[in-house]
Amino acid sequence: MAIKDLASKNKRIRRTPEEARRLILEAAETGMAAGGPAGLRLETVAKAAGVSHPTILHHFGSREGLIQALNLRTVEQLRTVLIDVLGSSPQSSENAITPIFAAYRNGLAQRMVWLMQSGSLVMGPAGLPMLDEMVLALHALRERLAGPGVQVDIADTRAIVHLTTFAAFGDAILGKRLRRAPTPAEEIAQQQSFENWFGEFLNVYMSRKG
Amino acid sequence: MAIKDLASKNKRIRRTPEEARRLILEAAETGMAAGGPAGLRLETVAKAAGVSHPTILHHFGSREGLIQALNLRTVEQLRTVLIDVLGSSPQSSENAITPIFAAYRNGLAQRMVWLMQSGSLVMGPAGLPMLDEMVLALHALRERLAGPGVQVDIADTRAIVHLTTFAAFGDAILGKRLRRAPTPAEEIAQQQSFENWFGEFLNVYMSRKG
DNA sequence: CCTATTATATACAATATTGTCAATAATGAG
DNA sequence: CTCATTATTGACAATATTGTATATAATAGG
Repeated sequence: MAIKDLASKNKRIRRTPEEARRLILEAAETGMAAGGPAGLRLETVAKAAGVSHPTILHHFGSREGLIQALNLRTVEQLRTVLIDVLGSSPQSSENAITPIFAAYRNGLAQRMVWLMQSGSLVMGPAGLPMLDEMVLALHALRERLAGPGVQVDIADTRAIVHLTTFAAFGDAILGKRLRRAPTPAEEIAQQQSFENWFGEFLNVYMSRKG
Repeated sequence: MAIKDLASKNKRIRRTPEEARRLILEAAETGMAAGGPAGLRLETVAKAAGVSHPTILHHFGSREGLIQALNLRTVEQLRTVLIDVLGSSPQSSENAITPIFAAYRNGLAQRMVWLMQSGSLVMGPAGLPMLDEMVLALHALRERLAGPGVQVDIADTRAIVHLTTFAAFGDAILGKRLRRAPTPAEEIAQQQSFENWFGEFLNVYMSRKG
């Protein structure tokens, strides 16, 4: 105990509340990989964040409060990603696909699963309305490309957005198991191959449907 | 306690091991809806199955054993569904879609998520090879439809199967949140609408690609 | 510098959860 | 019927987990 006294001689690090919350949320996000929200343990998260578990309770009130904060974070991330994709380069539908797949693969899909599993405490019955913006933006693009006087069905556009979401989401969750690539390099190659194929797929469809 | 003695006077029901396992697995499957594998509690499952929790441990060895048995069941269900779809009516790719969507929506997608969350203890690194059969079957169909001498790319067929899987899977997990239908009837209508759209989508693509 | 605020940590309480053990009762075989 | 087998269970043990209480130290404002 003498050693401990000398080594960690009461050196508390006092963070700002925002910083502490951020640290804890990030630790929870990565650490929740095994088990989802039901598998989240305060002690585990605390250790990963470098704090004690009562500190988590101090900042989030309860375990449930932490999970709700995580869900809010996920919804925000989804919104940010989508807005980012829309704002970057909506020249064609094809080159918008790669960043979408990348974002979902980068943990977003996994977090969306957790969000669904936690019950709709955050979103309420409202669902995921941020996709609506995407539908409207793509629809405007399609009408522009179709030229004046040509009618484009918005239900069709909505279906395309939904399918793209399902493709990116499903690929992120199931893709690796379906592909069974022998090497990481091969896995990446097959990922890109599927993305490109899907982009072409969309183009084939849209060029025929307008 | 006199009441209890009269009411439940030592009336144990002794099931066959198979029946007991089946009861427990079914209870676990439905009861796991909230939380996934990490949220599975022996006491909860036992109560739903109408047994005491040591009975579960007797039949499955441990909580982990129960989860593995559940995963095995999921893999079997997936295989059964796919074989069923293949064997029923592979006249065109379009009319095979409805039963696939129905199966995934019927809890299979949710169980696949749990399967992924439990780590690949059951499948090993092998992934989900049962989809390969589907690829081969659809490929044979496409070659038949394309007529003699026409080359059909099997990578293309594989991508179609993957996309269909992602569509059915994603729709089962996210569909309701994306649609936000006001009534259950409307929800079903929108489900079918999307399925039909996707079937047409596939046809538009395949009729151009062969 | 002095003080109020509060983020942090240790110790503890209360409960939940998995797993063990021994007793018991249902069933089938002889 | 008798008996061995074993599915079942209540009681218990051991640990895990969330949440509370209290003390303390870091920081900001005077």
